[in-house]
Amino acid sequence: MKQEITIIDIARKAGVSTATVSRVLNGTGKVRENTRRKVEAAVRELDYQPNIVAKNLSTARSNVIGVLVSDVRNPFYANIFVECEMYANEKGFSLLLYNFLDSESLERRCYDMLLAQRVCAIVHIGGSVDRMDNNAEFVKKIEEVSRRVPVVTSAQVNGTQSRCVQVNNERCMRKLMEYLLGLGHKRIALAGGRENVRSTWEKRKCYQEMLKRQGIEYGNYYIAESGAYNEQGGYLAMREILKKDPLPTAVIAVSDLVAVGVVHAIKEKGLEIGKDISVASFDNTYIAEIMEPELTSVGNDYCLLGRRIIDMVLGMMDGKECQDWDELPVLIEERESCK
Amino acid sequence: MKQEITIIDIARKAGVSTATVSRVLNGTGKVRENTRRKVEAAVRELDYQPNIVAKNLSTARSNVIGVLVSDVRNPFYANIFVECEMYANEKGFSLLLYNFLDSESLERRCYDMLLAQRVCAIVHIGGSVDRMDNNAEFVKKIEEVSRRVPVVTSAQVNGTQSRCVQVNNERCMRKLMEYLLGLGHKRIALAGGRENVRSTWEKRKCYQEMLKRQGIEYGNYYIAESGAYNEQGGYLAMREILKKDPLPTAVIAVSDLVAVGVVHAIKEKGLEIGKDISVASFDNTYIAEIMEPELTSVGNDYCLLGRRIIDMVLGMMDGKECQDWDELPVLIEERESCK
DNA sequence: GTGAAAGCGCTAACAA
DNA sequence: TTGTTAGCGCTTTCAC
Repeated sequence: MKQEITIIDIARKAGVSTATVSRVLNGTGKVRENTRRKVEAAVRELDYQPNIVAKNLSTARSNVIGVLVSDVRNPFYANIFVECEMYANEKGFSLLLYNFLDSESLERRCYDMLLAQRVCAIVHIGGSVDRMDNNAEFVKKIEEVSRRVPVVTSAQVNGTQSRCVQVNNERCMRKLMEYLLGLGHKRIALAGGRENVRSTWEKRKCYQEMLKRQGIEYGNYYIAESGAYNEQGGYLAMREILKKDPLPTAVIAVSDLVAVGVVHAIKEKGLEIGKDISVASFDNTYIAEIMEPELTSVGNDYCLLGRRIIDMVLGMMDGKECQDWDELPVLIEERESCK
Repeated sequence: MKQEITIIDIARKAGVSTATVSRVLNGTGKVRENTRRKVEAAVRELDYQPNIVAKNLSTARSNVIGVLVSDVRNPFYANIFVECEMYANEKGFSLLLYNFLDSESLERRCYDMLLAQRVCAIVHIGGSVDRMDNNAEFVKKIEEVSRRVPVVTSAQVNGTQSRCVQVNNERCMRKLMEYLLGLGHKRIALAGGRENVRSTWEKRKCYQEMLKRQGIEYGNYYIAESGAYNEQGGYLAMREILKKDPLPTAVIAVSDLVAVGVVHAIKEKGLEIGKDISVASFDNTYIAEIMEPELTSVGNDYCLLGRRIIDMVLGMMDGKECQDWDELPVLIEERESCK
């Protein structure tokens, strides 16, 4: 390609030293107004683009944050990513995204790629961090990595330097249950997820506590797991629930995607959503809006979540003592699927 | 944080020079088997991670490809991104993702960020490149950028060094029309999109040609634009179409997301999808699968598309003369929404 | 086959 | 206020 314009060209053109150019460019140190103008003129004339790579090497910093999610095709992760990105860009950082697609080995390799890339921090959402039984190898990896660079996750990984910004599943579930109980529902089912996934486990725990407090006692009768967190999983889980007698009057799906399958199963049986059975779910992504009927869903303020994550990253980079965070507001969007 | 381990530490430990370590690490030049082993041992013992940033600076290359899309929350873009990512990672490259969210100014700023980041190439899907009336300023930007670094887009941008890997909208539309005509439909509507968007324009053109060739002559009677490429846009467009008399027996939506709104409008009117009116759409994302009824949709082999894009990028980086590409296979998934 | 040393573009002491 | 210079970690001639 073409010869790159460097700080040296600017210095020459402006008749100053490279140090001065650097000062002007970064606004560090004192520079006489006149000199500054000369430099700025040269920058404009030569259409100079600073080389961030060289800058990063020189300062032993980086302005690239690595982001690890299981799959951006899932709107939940896409929401988080986009919000993080907008805020990070605003702060002068860029995001290097990796999808590990449910592969634990890929997940670990991603860490190596990010380290080699010398990212200034790592954000890791979902996957292994959300597993109850954090496997030892994974924790060891995070432990090592988090000593070298700030790591922010979506759930606590004990015994490491990482910090988390957590979606409060318990409060989400409470909100959902209060809503459904308030509507008069007595038999509420819980569909989807796996118990070894922390978020699912938390939802389930809260669900059971809420029922107990209401004096409702059918234990796990209306709980159905699903292997996968997708439509198929929701469909199969709901089929199990539809075998129960009496049928529940409402069902909570652990995510919007799972709810899609739940809805299919219900309609297939000839029952009407919102009339025979109410359906509510987690995440409040656009999936909930495009379903028919539209789904009541409880989710996060993704914009705020993104900001919290990036603020945490920035704080840790500055060496601040950061506390785990799980005080995000919970939003419930009441739609037609619940009566 | 902690002191980084560098190539110097390895050299010292192995009792060789840094040059030799570099040779071993990169497999360049000849190194005696014995020396190689010593170096490799040192690398392992010190758990050395090469600093790609330094390497890139030194070689004046980069292994980061910048990717610009309008919004990864749209499953169409997410599909492309993930496939590009997997293939690029395989080839030793990472992707820096930016969403410009329909903002032309942000789109241009993204280019500057990517250039500053010294990405080795830029992939730009949608947005301005897909506009018929490429505004001059934008073309100038691409023209400048494409002289410095390979740029691969989703549509031709004339007068620049950029190359494109194009989804062949015409063939997609033809496939869809052949399918619907084969089913016996005579009045086929086209919903959504804007005419100044190239992909939409191409779809429309092919649609009209196909009708003409069939001797069907109702001009643009059954075409309805939608401002936005989302559910709302589809809904409004379909409302227009539902005012026509006689009603069409089938309607093609310009994307799955638009189809969601189309379906809503039809159901709202009390008509049945696949019986009163058939619905088909473009993209074949998972949205088409989760709709009820499931949508017939024509789309790409995203895996192949991703590979083509990255292969093109790699080719251009090697200085090869690359030709624009639009020979991707077109896949139609026939589902319940068409009868 | 291996090492010494120059350099990639930038920053940051330290001097002047 | 400005310039000189020594790195940052790595690659790559050019000698040996």
